[in-house]
Amino acid sequence: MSLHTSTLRVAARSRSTSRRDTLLDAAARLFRAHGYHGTSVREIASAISATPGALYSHYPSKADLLLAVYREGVRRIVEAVDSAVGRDRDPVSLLIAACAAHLTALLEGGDYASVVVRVLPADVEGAESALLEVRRNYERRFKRLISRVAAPQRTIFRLALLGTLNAVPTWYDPTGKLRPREIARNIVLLLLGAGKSC
Amino acid sequence: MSLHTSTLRVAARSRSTSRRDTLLDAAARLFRAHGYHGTSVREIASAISATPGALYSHYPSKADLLLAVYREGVRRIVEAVDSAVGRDRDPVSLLIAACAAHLTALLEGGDYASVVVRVLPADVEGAESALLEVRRNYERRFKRLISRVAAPQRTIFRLALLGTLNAVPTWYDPTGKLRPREIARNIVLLLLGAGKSC
DNA sequence: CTCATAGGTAAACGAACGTTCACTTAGCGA
DNA sequence: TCGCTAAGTGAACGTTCGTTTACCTATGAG
Repeated sequence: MSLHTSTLRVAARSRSTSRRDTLLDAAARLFRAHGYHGTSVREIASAISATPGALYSHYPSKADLLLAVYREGVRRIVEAVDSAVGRDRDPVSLLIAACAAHLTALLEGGDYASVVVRVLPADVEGAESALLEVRRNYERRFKRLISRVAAPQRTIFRLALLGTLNAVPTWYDPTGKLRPREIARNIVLLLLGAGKSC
Repeated sequence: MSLHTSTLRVAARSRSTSRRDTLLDAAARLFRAHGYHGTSVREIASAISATPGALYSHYPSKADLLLAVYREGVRRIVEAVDSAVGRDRDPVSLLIAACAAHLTALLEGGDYASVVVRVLPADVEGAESALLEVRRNYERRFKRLISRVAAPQRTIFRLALLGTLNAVPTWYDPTGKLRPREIARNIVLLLLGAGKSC
């Protein structure tokens, strides 16, 4: 997340959260709530009691700010998925664990992860290709996991899986009975054709 | 589509497409390509070689214009689904036919249908609830169709089905081997747990 | 003590936004 | 022919947009 000030001073700044992180937090929250075009730099600035110009001390443009949020969102999802995926279980359990982690990150992982599914790359004029590349890097993980299970038509399986998982935030009810892990499990089993067993 | 000029003159205007329809077509195309906030009224106006003011002779606001496009999009999807659903087939075939029609409308039905999945109701400030209501009316059809098939966990099944279908436009390749009808069929069978049979 | 610098303010930039206004034009019914 | 009306123009409204600019201020290193 840091490593943005390009050159030296790697280990500097440790006490408390930096101002840049506060800015990034506010941007994530607003981008999630109102989308990219629906959020102005003045809103973001005033959310941290700063002026619009202060934003440009940290990021060269609004698009770059969103890109930073997006990268951090993907990084957190990857982190959650990687830590949920052990080494020695059977492929189906691995896939379920990965999907559960992915979904949990989307539903309860805060604003950063949500921005990744809320903001369409095509909406960000200057950074579309950068955003797409970040997203593709992540999807490769699922390609690997799926290649080890006996799924019919792996390509459509993977796309349907991610499409379904990413659509969950649009109908998820936090007060309902189903927890994210159960939803993920049900979706994987449904897609795998083992739906009768649940 | 017409029936907008509130009172009389129902059967007037028949020759050629009206100017309002041209406007609606252009709006649908641009809203689909760039989203709601990404499209300005000046773009829409200049797309039909008119001035921004001309737009307000037909619709009281930009949000109302989008609402009209959205309604027409849902109407076309409904039309496609209804005409594909016969009366006397078995429930699974009916559901597959409906999904195939839905997906075909999204992928090849032009701009109106695409706007329905491209534009989030929350993005349109004045018309959010109206858009949600239009969408809900449509989803009730699928509720009925699904209630007649032996699907496990019908609610999650329906949401997963629509979520997966609506996500297809993000990865569909028109030059690929899979046609919309086959994709829809595969998705339904996968979700129904009959994946092995294809 | 100096002083360079990161971080920030205050104000403004030009452009674009959705919308409104006064006015003109075309066409049709009486 | 007259007058009404829908449709559209051209220009401007006030606001907000993302961004830039000139200036300030605290702080830590030499």
